[in-house]
Amino acid sequence: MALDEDSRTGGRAQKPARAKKPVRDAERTRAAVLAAAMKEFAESGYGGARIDNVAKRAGVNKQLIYYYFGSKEDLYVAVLDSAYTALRSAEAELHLADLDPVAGIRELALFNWRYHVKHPNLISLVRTENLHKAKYLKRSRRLSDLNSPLIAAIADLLERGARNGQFRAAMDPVEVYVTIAALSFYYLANHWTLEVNFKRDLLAPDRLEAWGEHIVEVILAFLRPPPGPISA
Amino acid sequence: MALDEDSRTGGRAQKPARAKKPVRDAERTRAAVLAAAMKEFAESGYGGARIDNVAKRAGVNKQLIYYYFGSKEDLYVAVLDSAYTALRSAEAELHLADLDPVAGIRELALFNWRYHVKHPNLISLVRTENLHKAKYLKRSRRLSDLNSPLIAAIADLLERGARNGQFRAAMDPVEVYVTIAALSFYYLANHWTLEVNFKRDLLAPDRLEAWGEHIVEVILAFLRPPPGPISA
Amino acid sequence: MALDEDSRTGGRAQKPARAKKPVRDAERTRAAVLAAAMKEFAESGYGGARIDNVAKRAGVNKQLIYYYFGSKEDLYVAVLDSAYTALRSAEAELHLADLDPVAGIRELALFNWRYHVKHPNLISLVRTENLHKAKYLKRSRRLSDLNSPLIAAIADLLERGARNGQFRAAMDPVEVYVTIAALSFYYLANHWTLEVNFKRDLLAPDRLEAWGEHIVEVILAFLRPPPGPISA
Amino acid sequence: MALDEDSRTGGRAQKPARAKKPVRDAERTRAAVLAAAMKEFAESGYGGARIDNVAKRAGVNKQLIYYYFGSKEDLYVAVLDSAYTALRSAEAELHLADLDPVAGIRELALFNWRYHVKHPNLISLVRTENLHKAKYLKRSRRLSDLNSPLIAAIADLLERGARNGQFRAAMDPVEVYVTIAALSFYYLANHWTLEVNFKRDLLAPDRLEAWGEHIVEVILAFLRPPPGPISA
DNA sequence: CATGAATGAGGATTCATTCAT
DNA sequence: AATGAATGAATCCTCATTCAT
Repeated sequence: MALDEDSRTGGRAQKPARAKKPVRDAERTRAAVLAAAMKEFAESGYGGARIDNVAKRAGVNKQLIYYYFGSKEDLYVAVLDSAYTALRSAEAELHLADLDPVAGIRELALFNWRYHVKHPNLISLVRTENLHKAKYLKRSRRLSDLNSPLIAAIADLLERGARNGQFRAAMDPVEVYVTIAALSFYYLANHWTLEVNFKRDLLAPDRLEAWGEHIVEVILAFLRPPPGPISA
Repeated sequence: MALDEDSRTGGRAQKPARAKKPVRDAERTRAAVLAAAMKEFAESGYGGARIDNVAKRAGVNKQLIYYYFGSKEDLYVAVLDSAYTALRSAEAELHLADLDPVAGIRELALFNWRYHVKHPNLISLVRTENLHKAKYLKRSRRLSDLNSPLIAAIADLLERGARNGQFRAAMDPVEVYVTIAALSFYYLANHWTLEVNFKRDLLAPDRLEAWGEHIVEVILAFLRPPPGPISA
Repeated sequence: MALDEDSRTGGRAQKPARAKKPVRDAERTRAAVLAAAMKEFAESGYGGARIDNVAKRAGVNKQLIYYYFGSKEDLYVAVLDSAYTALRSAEAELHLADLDPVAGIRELALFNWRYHVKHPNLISLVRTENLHKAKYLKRSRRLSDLNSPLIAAIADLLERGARNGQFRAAMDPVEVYVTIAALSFYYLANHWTLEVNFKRDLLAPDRLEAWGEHIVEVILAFLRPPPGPISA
Repeated sequence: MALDEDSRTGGRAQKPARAKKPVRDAERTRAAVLAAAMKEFAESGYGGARIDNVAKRAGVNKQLIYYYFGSKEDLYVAVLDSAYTALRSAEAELHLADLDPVAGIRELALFNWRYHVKHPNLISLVRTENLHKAKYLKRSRRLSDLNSPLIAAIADLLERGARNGQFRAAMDPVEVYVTIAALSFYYLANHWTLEVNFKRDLLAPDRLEAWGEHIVEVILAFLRPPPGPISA
């Protein structure tokens, strides 16, 4: 399900004719189209994406896309679905329940950060979805409960942390998750304008590493029980 | 080939609102177009924005837009410019230098949050700019130093805070600013998908209020000198 | 934003003439577009030509023109190319080498004249090209040597004529060709203004015939060795 | 009436403000517009000419052009009129009646050639007019008889030449004129494509000089009474 | 006399989508 | 399964021309 990876069907062209020989493998073709579409939508947004480009990227005929996906919109929804499913699957692998609360939060934050770093296309899709008020996402899924397990796992961490005195009491798991995600997402999603404004190469490897640690620090500082009153 | 006689003068409508009669006031018309364009670009992104819609929104003839701004791109850049200039101007009014460090950070964070809440269009523009890798922003400005004063002010707060023991030492002002902005921006920019995923009305007035306080809490917790070693 | 359902298949019309039904024969369609474009460009010049008109004339959808030719400019270049190629091909059929010098020049002049008479579109294209300083022609071809064979053939005629005393010595073949072409081209290209100025129907069949003979007479008189000194 | 000359009203701008100060001289402004229009129409053809460009070239407000000339078409007709009038006026100065027939023809041919060399805009206008089937020229004038004097003068030359044995008998003066004009016009009007095709700089000063002599030679060779039968 | 503001009617080009094989 | 041919509906932008001062 690694849609972010390029998978140019790369024909070897036995015949001197049409360099890119038809694959005649439904599953592979479908996957190629989906991967190509993810890139195109991520790079250009929904409106800016071109079916023609998707076809070129996937090395298939434009009409095939309609054959497999029906319409641009359906294709986009399929891409969105696939991206979110991939994220949730990866999150499910975290096994936060086995970890000490502080270690769990650190694991969660670093995972979230690294996943964003590795999947810039997801960031773009989320950006695009929000421009469109999530209308395609709504249409896409009853992903109702896709998030629940993660939130439940965080809630468990927070509760355990509160019990053993590592964390403040009664923290909202969604608030915690959003805080972590905000720090990951914003940095990567808006690094272009940030770089223009602050003249700093935000994507330098050590900067990326450092920001991951920064996120951990921030969220743990926030969760840590206050020594006394916060007073300004 | 010869365009003979056409002279729709249109209605009169003196009301300041949806006037249909030509204004013959360059400055006001220009401003109306700019405002309309900001809305359109914010709602639809660059590619999705329609010059026709801008014209309708501004209550002017479509060609006037070309008369004043030259092209869709130039119009967009003008909008971008205006939005950033407004933000920087507002920031310049903050007078952080007069405040106690903790109060200053709180002021800064709340201002940033409230400004984002009040100017959703800016959020959309930033989103759009980053989809386009900030190419228009680059073209737009020598905003070289537009940011410097703010960063300098934050640096001053951090230094004073470090000196009087309220803050940790040697914090990076840009990092602090980005942290605050991330928490503001992400919550508002992505509330659509967050709401689908977490089934919560993030824009309810009390939730907005609460998130502002949350930002303040997070950033102050982060800046507060650690009682002992941070890592668990 | 979503274009749903539209599928005008149009009529059927088997007649070879104004068929409205899609041809589904790339080569034929391309040729039809090219022919229609030649007419349109010839009648209206480059700027005055309308892609819409070309589509109507060719009986195809406007966008097919872009599908096949890419842009108005490319279409124009294709037309230009095709017209010049046709001319040079026809000239290549002349076999001047087999003719007596005087007969050869006569053949050449009459051919040039008749070709211009039969291909008024070529005249218009040349006119248009020169309005544009031949910029499209330059882009069009390495026609480097397309002209050489003709000039060589004329040089051969002139040389043989000089040797056998029919012609003056050392005449420039390009000068001879230009002289002939000038007499053909000008008469036909500018007959509209000439007719207004001189009130004469220059295109009457016998007038056309007569002017062809006139061209032959003029060029032969010019080539004939002078009885004595030329000067008056 | 030297419309070919540039006459930028060239303000000297006493005020720091609008560099180009209004002229407030109806006649001069009108002439400036006419001159500018001639250049614009000559360079771009009728359809390609832009009223905006004419305004810029003339250094006047666009609306003034409408004030003075009414419409693009009327402006074009005025330009055409002016160009033809200038030509006919110059021709009227020739006084061919005072010259020996051979000298007269030489004078006529050289004059025609040099006038074309000096007034490339006229060439362009004639080209444009013929693209439009002389429709504007027709509308322009009862120039019915503007040509008559010249044709009469040529007829006189031919007759005198025939009588004194310098020329063949019964030559058609219009045919003679068209022959001369063809050799002048074609060379200059189509030098762009000729240069691409024949790789020769046709506008080099000595080439221009030589072609003038060539025209004289050709027309005199044609008019000279044949020593015996023409045919070889 | 002179000008800036404003407009309607195109015109080239793009794009998602369907047809026919 | 796969593809080239074909199309209607926009969309940006240009241009001659008019309005109001």
